[in-house]
Amino acid sequence: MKAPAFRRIEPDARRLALIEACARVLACAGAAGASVRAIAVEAGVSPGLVSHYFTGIEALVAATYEHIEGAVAETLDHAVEAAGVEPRARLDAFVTASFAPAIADPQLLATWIAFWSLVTARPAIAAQHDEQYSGSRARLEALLGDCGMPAAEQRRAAIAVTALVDGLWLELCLSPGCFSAEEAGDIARRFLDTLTW
Amino acid sequence: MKAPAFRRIEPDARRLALIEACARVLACAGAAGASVRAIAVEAGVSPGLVSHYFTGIEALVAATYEHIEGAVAETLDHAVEAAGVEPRARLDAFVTASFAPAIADPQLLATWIAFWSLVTARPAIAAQHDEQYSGSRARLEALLGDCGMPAAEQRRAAIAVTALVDGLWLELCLSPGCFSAEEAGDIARRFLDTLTW
DNA sequence: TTGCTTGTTGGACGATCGTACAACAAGGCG
DNA sequence: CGCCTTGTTGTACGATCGTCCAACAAGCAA
Repeated sequence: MKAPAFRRIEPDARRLALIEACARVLACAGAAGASVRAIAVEAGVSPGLVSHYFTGIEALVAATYEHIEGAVAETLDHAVEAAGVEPRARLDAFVTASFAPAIADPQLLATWIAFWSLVTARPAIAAQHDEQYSGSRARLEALLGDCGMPAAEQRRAAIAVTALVDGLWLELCLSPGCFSAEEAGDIARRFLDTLTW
Repeated sequence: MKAPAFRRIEPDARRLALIEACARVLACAGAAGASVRAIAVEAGVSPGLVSHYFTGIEALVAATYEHIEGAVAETLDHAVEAAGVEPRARLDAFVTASFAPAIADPQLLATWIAFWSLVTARPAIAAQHDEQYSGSRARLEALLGDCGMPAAEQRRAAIAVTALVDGLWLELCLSPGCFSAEEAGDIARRFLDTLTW
């Protein structure tokens, strides 16, 4: 009588486990250390399984980015919902939550960097980025529209707010000591004040 | 009578040649393709030379980032000088030049990504980033001060403008089809209008 | 011209990479 | 219980990685 050498689990669950393991490796070891073997060890499976579920490591990184991006979007949505029904409060909650510790996290940045490094060379990855960036802006446009911003101005405003928030988020991750998350939130919310509509 | 197998050149010149070769490889092959051998081929030297001039490939990437960042800063400075003496015109020139084709270039982004991927794991690289980011903000603070902005507000405003410009620059490189350089410039200059002082 | 300094070469080395594949066994089904 | 499907293993493979170092030769000095 011995313990089973491995457990068979549902393909979708295994896929998710590999994605989460990839995210952890990216967070701890960075893009350079995210090898098939390291991810397999982190997931507690053999290296061959990665090839079995993904075309290659690039596909796994892309899937990981998609998953993490979705989780971030969900976290932001929850923050917006928790802010109540007042449109401007919901918008403020969106930018404030963007700098919360769980999101403005240097370890999270590693996943973005690994993904960005593939955008230029891989058309399929570039298309995925376009789509996710577009979806992110669409959610922001909806929040702006709820605040009464005319539809004609929403696109440009969403681009601006996204850029400001992303820029602050990036520097907050890269140089955490330069300014605080509260300061980043203040800057972003103050920018929202200037978007008169 | 035969041609020399190689030429000896001044150490500083060779160092620069390796840095420029590294930049070209990063631009064309991305962070993943920037190997010692690829860079040596691009520079027309043997692989051993890279180790002779740099501690390792990370040090070469860091030196390349420093060099390119300096060149970008110089380009922006020239644009500011060319704008004349009127402070606000100089500030406008700064942000406008930030989205010029030579700077908002996906190939240039590859150098930034390669460098960013080292920031979290390497304290020395993180320190270098802090320093260069700080210098970049200082130049912007000077431009803002020339426009009459009180010193007490300059720091936060420089952080905001830098974040907005960097965020627009990043998305312009990653998704060139989403919005144009002109639009990015418009957004950034409009933001400068809102910084009342 | 000759000798010396040293920038440069180029291959060896071990480690690690991504991929592929034949063998194995877990677990449901008959 | 025993078979069968297939998720999973583990290794072998060739390529490529970064690093190292002894030998070479370019070019200045004498």
